[in-house]
Amino acid sequence: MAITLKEVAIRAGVSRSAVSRAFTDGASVSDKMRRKVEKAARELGYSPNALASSLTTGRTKLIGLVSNNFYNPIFLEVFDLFTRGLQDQGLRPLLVNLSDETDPAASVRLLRQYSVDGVVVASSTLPPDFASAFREAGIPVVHSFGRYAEMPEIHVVGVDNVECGRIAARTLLTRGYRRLAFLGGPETATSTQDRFAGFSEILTGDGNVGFSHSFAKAYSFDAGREEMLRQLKGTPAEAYFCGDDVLSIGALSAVRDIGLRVPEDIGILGLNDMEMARWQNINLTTIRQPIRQIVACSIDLMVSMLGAPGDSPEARIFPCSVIERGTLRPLPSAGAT
Amino acid sequence: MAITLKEVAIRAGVSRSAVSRAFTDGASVSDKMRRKVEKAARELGYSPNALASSLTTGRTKLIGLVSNNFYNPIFLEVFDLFTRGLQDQGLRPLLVNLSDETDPAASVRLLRQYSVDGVVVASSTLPPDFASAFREAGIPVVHSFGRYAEMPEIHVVGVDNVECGRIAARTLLTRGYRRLAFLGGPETATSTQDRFAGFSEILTGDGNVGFSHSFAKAYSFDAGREEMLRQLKGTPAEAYFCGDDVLSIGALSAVRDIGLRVPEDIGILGLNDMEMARWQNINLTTIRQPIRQIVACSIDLMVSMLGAPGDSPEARIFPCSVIERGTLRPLPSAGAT
DNA sequence: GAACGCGTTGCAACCGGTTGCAGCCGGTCC
DNA sequence: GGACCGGCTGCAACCGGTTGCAACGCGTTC
Repeated sequence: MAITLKEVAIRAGVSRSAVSRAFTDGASVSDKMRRKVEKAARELGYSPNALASSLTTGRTKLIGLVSNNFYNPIFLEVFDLFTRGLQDQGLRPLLVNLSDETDPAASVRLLRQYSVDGVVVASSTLPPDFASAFREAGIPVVHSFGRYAEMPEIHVVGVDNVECGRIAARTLLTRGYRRLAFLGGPETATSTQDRFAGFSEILTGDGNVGFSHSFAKAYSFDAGREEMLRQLKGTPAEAYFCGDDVLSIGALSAVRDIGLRVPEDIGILGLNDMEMARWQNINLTTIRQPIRQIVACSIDLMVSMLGAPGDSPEARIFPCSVIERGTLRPLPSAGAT
Repeated sequence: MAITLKEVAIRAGVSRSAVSRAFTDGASVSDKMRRKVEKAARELGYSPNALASSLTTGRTKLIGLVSNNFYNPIFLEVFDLFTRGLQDQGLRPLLVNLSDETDPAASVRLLRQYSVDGVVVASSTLPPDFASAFREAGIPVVHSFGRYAEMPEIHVVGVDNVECGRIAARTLLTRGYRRLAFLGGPETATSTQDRFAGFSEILTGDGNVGFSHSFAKAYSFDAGREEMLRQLKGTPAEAYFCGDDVLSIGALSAVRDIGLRVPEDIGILGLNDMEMARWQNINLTTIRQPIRQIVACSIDLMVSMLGAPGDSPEARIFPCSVIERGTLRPLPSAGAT
């Protein structure tokens, strides 16, 4: 069906090597030869078979893009940024959806069969050893949105979730809230654990504040709403730090449904700053993760690993910032006590 | 780095063909041989190179998944469904983001270089000839969310957008709205054109109703909001059929901002029934596209094309239904005139 | 005991490219 | 005129598998 190098060679009246070289830049070919080959190739509609060439060169330009976050709207942006960023580098994302697969070995096997040049694990909920499995298999790997560590085993790009927890706690305190709560995502996710650790670090030992915590079943609207409804049946806290925006929005809807006002009766602080957070009907105060930078940096690291493998793994951590909207009381004015 | 078939053959003390056959089911191999090979393979950690085998077999199990809708939240679900569905069939999605690329030829070339077995174009805004370009290149193709046609050139799966427009018009009429408007997405998208065609088909010639139309710049919150604000400066209609939920939500926020009530002052009808539509803070009445079925059917068609290429293209169209929520007046009770 | 048939195995060519090496060619220098 | 040089080009081997074909071993049949 498709035209091969051999047919181009015949048409141009040259050897197969000549054609091959005409299509690799930097190769030793005269201009005349290159023009001759290109003409024949154009006439036949030839384009080289990337997979065949990968056999000898050892590079496929295929990058495994592995994720299990297909329910979090923020990941639509993540996928957009990754696919475009990789394409700009001449790399092709082979998407792997891990939603119903938890065995790293299976993914490693799959991606090795396709000889991917590298793997990006884009997930805040997969355990760190998932990504490590690729490194052990000798595949360059970057874990985006992964857990921060001083001396990571693999490249990690993301935010320091412990610090996010601290920021959340401080933010709520400076607004004058005193009975606080952490409403996290699934307890098994490292991101949840870390955010909670930072949150409690700040609040523990402060006699003036009390805090509680609970975990929603998933990072979803329904899970957030359900957990908040449960809270409201008891004695709710004055303010909640939710593990994610979509949880926050679920919580928000529960609070309003029951006739309480946000932020007057209950404050809510999200995390991620996904697009919907700024929709006026939602208007969520939240902690922003710099997604663009995280993705761009992940791609940079991947590209540099492809060029020079074996550099020691590092953690690139980006700062988060509070985006002020309508679900927390304003800061008390400067003059007040 | 990776173990090859040859090494396994040496270790097992058999020929390379024997190893190859041990890994293809249906091949003529004795049980004894198969066990011997499998043992050696296990000890070495061998897994066959899918790309190398594709050279001779002509199948890569790679499917190009082409889209340009990386801003519409509904596509997160679409990607989830596609990636899982394809994986379940043993196929691997190679994701192509077309957001800043409009030349079909470039995509065709790219996907041919990677010898994909087939291509799924998942987009409601790409022109039909985009998908046709793949067929012309001899690549099996399915256009999901594409334009309905009696005799399509390629497989099309989706909804009949003209009929959606009719449903929208009838829905608004039965609620008693008389001055109607169509607030579409980009005018160049076939989905926009078709929905508008159906909408006006019903309303044209009815002396009791008037209708106007306008187009937002994109399928986005901001675009919907902006266009609705423009409308509100003039004399707004009583009810708007918006080209998409995310547009509707933008429009909704504009209406509320200006102090008008929905649905009392202005009614809004969306299209898609994306997840956020049912969030209580939004609660959008909308026309639902059966996404799951569309994706499942697309995959079915693809799989059957891979098995038996050359069957004539068909359009598989699924019905849409109105999801009743809070942004349209209720149906007048049966007894009323 | 020879002929036959069948299931299994290995040989070797091939898939579509890449690349080390040797040879060719034209030009330059002595 | 001969030696030398450097840029191009082609040959042939190779990347990691697959597969048509022929050969082999072994049990069955006459």
